[in-house]
Amino acid sequence: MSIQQRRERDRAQRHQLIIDTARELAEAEGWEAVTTRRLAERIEYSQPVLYSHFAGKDAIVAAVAEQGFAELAARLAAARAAAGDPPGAFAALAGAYCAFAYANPARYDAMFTMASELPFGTADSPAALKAAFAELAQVFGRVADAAEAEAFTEIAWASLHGLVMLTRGGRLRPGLQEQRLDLLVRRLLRESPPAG
Amino acid sequence: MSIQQRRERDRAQRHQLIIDTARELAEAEGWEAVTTRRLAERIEYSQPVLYSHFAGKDAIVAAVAEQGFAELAARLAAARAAAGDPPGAFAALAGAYCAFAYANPARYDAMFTMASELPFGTADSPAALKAAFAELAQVFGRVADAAEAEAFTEIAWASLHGLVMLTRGGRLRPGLQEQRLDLLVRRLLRESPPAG
DNA sequence: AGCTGAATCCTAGCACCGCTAGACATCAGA
DNA sequence: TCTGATGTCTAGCGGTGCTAGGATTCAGCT
Repeated sequence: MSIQQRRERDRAQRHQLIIDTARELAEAEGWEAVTTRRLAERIEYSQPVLYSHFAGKDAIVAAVAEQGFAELAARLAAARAAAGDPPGAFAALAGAYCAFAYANPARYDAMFTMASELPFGTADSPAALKAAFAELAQVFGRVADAAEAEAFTEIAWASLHGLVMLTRGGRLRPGLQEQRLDLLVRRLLRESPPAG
Repeated sequence: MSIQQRRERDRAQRHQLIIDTARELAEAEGWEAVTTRRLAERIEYSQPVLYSHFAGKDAIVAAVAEQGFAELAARLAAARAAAGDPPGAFAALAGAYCAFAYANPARYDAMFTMASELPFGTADSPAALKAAFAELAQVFGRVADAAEAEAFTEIAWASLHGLVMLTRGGRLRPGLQEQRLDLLVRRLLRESPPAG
């Protein structure tokens, strides 16, 4: 019995090791460097071991994405806890969202660009996805009319996502991220520009 | 001399044929179906012919992207010509932008997701890129203060891009694209919700 | 018309990819 | 100590982007 438990524990550890190694390799050298051969070499096992844990490479990317959503949810929750009134919380979450995306580009790509078949908004969505979206909705819905709360959450999220993607793609003028984020937040909140 | 001209003309035609075939194949079966072998088969030449026209597959994708920007610029110009006052033109361009993205997803992916090394905002950017961005800036800059015109153009563009990407990725509730786009436009224009 | 040099094209193959069948080694339990 | 099951690895499949080198075609000259 204890032997069985030890085996399952070791297996779970190796499972997580694969996910962590894939994420680290992607973050260091980009996802194109994450091949099953290099990944197997890094974890010091052969390729078939990967397939005893995951159905394929896509499943490994999906696992990285799912844990990325969990991490994002945690960052958003922390930002919410530290924020004040609804507009301030909205700005804080927007900043935390962008900070996460810029700090973990490979993870963010796994979440949004690569894992396109992760079920979203359905009953069988991973809990981490629901948690991250719930964090956004909880704060974003508070700065919109109730009838528009869901739609506003979606467009605010989409705007942040687009800002992240175009910025990272070198499509926007460099060095002005903060100004753009500030302007976007003010427009979404329908605030007038600050005096002066 | 005339023979030389005919050869150059044939070569230019084949160059364009490669780009069109790649785009059509991607639009029909996705970019993962666009392999150099299938592409060569479609144009009825062998693979090395592709490399006599382009440095590699990435260059073919970049060519599709560049012509996509030219097409987008044309659509935006048409929308601008048909629009009225600045706010109306802003809404019209936003609609035209999304319509283009939804109608040509593979081309849009080539422009924004795959061709990440297309030079943007620099002197050696392809003319089509400058033209498309200029179309956006011309209309978007008119609904913002002069000091904010460039930043506003960027965040509006980014918001549209994010809306397109999340919608296409199945991340947002289906069937409500128009409501979301309308809400986004109103927020960016700092308009109040319509009465009733 | 027939030859020649150059331009063009294709065949075959490289290293790499994701993935897997089947041989091999290891280890818990009788 | 033996045995069966579990776990792992070696080797290989079909596919990818890309390219070297031989074969072919063709324009221009005698």
